[in-house]
Amino acid sequence: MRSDKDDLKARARIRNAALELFGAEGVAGVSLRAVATRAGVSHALVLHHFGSKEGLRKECDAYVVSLVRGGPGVEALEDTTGLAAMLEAAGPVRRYLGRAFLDGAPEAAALYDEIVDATERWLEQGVAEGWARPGEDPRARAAIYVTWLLAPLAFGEHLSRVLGLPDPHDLDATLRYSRAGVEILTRGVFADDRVLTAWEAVRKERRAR
Amino acid sequence: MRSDKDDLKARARIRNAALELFGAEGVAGVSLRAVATRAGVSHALVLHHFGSKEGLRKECDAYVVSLVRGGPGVEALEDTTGLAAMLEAAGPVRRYLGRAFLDGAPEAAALYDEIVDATERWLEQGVAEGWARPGEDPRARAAIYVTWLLAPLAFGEHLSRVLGLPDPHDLDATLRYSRAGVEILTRGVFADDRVLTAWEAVRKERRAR
DNA sequence: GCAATTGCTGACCAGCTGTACAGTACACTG
DNA sequence: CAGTGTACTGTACAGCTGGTCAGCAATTGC
Repeated sequence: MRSDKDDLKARARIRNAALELFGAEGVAGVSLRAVATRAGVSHALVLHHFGSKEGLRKECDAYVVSLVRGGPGVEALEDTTGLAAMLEAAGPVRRYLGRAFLDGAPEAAALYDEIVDATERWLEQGVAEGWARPGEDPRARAAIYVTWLLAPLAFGEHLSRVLGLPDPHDLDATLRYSRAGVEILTRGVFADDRVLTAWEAVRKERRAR
Repeated sequence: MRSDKDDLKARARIRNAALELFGAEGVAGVSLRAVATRAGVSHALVLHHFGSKEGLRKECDAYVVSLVRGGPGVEALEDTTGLAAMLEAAGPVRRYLGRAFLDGAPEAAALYDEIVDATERWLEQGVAEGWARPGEDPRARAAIYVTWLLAPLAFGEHLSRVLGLPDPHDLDATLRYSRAGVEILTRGVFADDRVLTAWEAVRKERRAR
């Protein structure tokens, strides 16, 4: 080894560099050489450790997913705090996660399913205990709930720009918009049923056809 | 020209092919040759019409943005129906839009800002007219509202998979989860203020530090 | 000691990339 | 008719891509 500990093992450095670059530019837009340069190693070493670019991508997927899963423990997915912790995850990981969902990485898909399942159970329990309102379609509601909580992963940049906040991955930014989100989830936005009624009308019209 | 109208002018065919492929694989992951092949032309023609790959991308951006803007007219952005129409836009365009937001295309950013502005005014009006509840932070609420409505663009694939629906871009899929969304926006999810209170506690704790 | 393993590199390769360009076919205009 | 412009093609090219490989240096195991 070079120095006493060399900051981080090269393998981890490569993985982190890949995480940042893949998150920022997309997997296809980043060359192995770019990853290697950022990690301060030769591009051959990347192949040596991960076998192929696809191998590197899979490792990144697995790592990010394990971060989310392993962070506060499995049962943490059962409450809001766990999901909130996930949203507070470090910047590059957020970007990467958002992209992984969009690119349809199988690991990400499995994670999404898992979160929806947990959320559905959690909301069901909430209905039983009285702190959550009953919904017409619990499965769809859980899916929407999860999608909405995940949305800042994909749109965080725009969210913070619109709010005039400097750093999209800043905790303050997250706090400000999550407040608005929690407010909606608690009180709703619409004061009466007119939009719901309008939606029913659309459904009815569509069924008639 | 070849036949009477040749289906579509080559230029439009190329743009459509690019839209599909870019949306599916990302701009960096698609070669000009792939676009040309799908459009049934030589790759040199792509350059002839668009000058460069970047030129093609910009044309795609502009086209999609104009679709969204021009569809139901400017004032349509003022109501939910307009946004709903946007979500019903054709499949490839949806994928492309989602990716454009994630990639931070300037055209997409401007569109996002525009929608948030319109939504903020619209909600303000709603509060005045009594059909929308007042919110603590109207700007943040408008931003979150827009982000949530846009979220299915990025997560539509997962949404429909989780709901067991075959086609992510199917109108039926959209209808099912939008119903759940409207329900949340009308009645909320949480029956009491405990999550809101928990959020306040987090803010207080953070301010203390 | 010495052999095996591991981390790591530079040189090399075939293939694909975006782009340039000369040239063809065809429609106009004069 | 020549002349001009436009849609379109095939070929060519420099540069970068992911991946291979032989080999160096340090560590490990015996």
